[in-house]
Amino acid sequence: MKDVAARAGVGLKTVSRVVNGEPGVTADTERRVREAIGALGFRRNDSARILRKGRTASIGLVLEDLADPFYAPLNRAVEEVARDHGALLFNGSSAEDADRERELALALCARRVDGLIVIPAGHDHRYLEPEMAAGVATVFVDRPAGRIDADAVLSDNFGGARDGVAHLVAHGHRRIGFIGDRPTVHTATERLRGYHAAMDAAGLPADDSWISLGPTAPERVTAEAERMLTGPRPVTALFTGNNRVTATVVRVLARLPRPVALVGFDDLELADLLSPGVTVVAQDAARLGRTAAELLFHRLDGAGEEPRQVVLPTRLIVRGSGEVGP
Amino acid sequence: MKDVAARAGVGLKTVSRVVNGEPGVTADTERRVREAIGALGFRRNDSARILRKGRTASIGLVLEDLADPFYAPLNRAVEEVARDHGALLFNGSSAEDADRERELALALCARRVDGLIVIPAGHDHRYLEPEMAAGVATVFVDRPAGRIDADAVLSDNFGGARDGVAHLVAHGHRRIGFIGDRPTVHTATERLRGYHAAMDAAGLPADDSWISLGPTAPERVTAEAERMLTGPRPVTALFTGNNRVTATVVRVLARLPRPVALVGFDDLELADLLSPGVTVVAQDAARLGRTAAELLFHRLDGAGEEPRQVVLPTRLIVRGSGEVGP
DNA sequence: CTGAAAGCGCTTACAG
DNA sequence: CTGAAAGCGCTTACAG
Repeated sequence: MKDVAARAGVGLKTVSRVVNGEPGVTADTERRVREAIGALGFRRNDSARILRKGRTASIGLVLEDLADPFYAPLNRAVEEVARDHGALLFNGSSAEDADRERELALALCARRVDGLIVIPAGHDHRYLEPEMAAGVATVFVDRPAGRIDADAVLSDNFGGARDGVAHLVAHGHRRIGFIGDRPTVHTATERLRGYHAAMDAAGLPADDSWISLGPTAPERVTAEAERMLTGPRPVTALFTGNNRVTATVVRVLARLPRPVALVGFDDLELADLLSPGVTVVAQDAARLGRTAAELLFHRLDGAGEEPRQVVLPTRLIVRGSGEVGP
Repeated sequence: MKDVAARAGVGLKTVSRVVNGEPGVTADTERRVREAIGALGFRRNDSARILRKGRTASIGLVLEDLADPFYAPLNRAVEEVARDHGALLFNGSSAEDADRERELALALCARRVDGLIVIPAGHDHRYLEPEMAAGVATVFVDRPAGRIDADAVLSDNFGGARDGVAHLVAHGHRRIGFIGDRPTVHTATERLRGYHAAMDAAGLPADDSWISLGPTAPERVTAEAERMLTGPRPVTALFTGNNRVTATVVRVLARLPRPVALVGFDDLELADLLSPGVTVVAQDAARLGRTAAELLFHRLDGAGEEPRQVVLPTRLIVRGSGEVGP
């Protein structure tokens, strides 16, 4: 910028005016500055600008896995809102590891992102308190923050699971299995709560052997599904706790001679084309992302109200697999 | 930092040493500095650090659509490599719009990202020449750069499509349709070239009415598939140019009384569970991302060789739909 | 082992 | 309409 000013024979401030389109520069001066910018290949350094201005016009998104198709629409929705507000988006995966989540979130704070959207992997977010106190707007999404009071945007995991299981009950099932993610994952336990609520409401017992929470690795899920489907009192229907579990269970059921009822949490691509089509409780991932990002920018605009918890509805999509009788 | 130094009764440089873990500080001094950092809630400002040091330890990824499941594993692979190199990742979608691509890429350059990975939407990347000359390492992925000489990592679109169509020919088909993305998309025309190569190699004519390039909106793809499958000389097999087209055509074929052969470019989740399973030419999206990111950091480490074009192989996955006879 | 001075490349607040 | 000075929060290069 100093070189541009020298070449154009003007002061630094005049170059700054031209670069930022500020008024108060004659056409002739502006032309000389632009010529110098072109000749010297000048490009404004936003790092310096940021240092002086305070706000970085960037936000960070920490999610579980950038490669998980469930989070892709959420990611895009956050980006669109950020773009509407002139902000750039950093993002990264926690890989479901609390230490990695913290490391990433703090690295983003050190870059002085204006705000942070976090899909938590850990259960203790007190490490973010100094950052939040220093003004980093923070919104949690998909799962609530642990041990701090903060904004959160969630799906109605309890209600969605309850409705899905009630749907199976309505189709005559009395022995229904539940296979979900590890019990440390908030959504897994909420959905299990929904399962119990539906069984209780129907006056049905929920045998311990019908419930399995754990890693979503295909080997474990396959073994558990096969176990529940055999033995003296096999289940006649399964409720699966997320998209990865559902995909694996669909594969197990495809190998069986008789159809077994299935309702899954989360929608899947092509689920309508299987026979039978897979009945699911769908979340609106894009809406989760959009809502969280809008709340974040609302805070950035100075809204100092109490932390808010927003719960978005789920939707039961009937396609056939959930309507198979016992 | 000034406040920390004052409170600890030391100089600025000593605070800097403690914060960065540099040697040459007595245990007692370090303790006093740490106490002051804690009491004042000091957090190092990386914007200032970056301004002084030159490198920002961040890279940018411009892709077509963060929500497209095809790009999700690519995104994650880039992130992992960046993380291994201690860099943070910015990303954003061009939404297949050349202006938006340029706007985003230049915004990232203004933030002084060390490098840029671009899935191009436009066909003229001369706008990046000043940035590249100024030292921003740039690698294109999935499609080559337009009108500039630059590193690129691509799938073997030509060879993959040729093999897929040859597979249909080997199963007895003589009238094969091709439905792909718009002719402005590099991968679409390369795959069409592969189609022609396979037809020519088999001595088969390729009727113009069997070929359709255009938007991948379901309405258009459905209409084109139905048109090719009816009339006096209907095709007996279809080759689809990408994941979105394949998903739509699978829906069309599911409604037909007789099975029609299909091979698609790009793999789909659950494709193995449809009946018949969908035979595809699969790309390794994660490997595309990993290779591009590794090439980028190789350049950042000072490799000044000529721009390089890397072509990764595709893989034919046989599942049933491509083995249906005419 | 420790620190004062200069500077990274901008913008702010002011004066003319 | 234009510009000189100060400063954002760090690190670099030196000196002691």
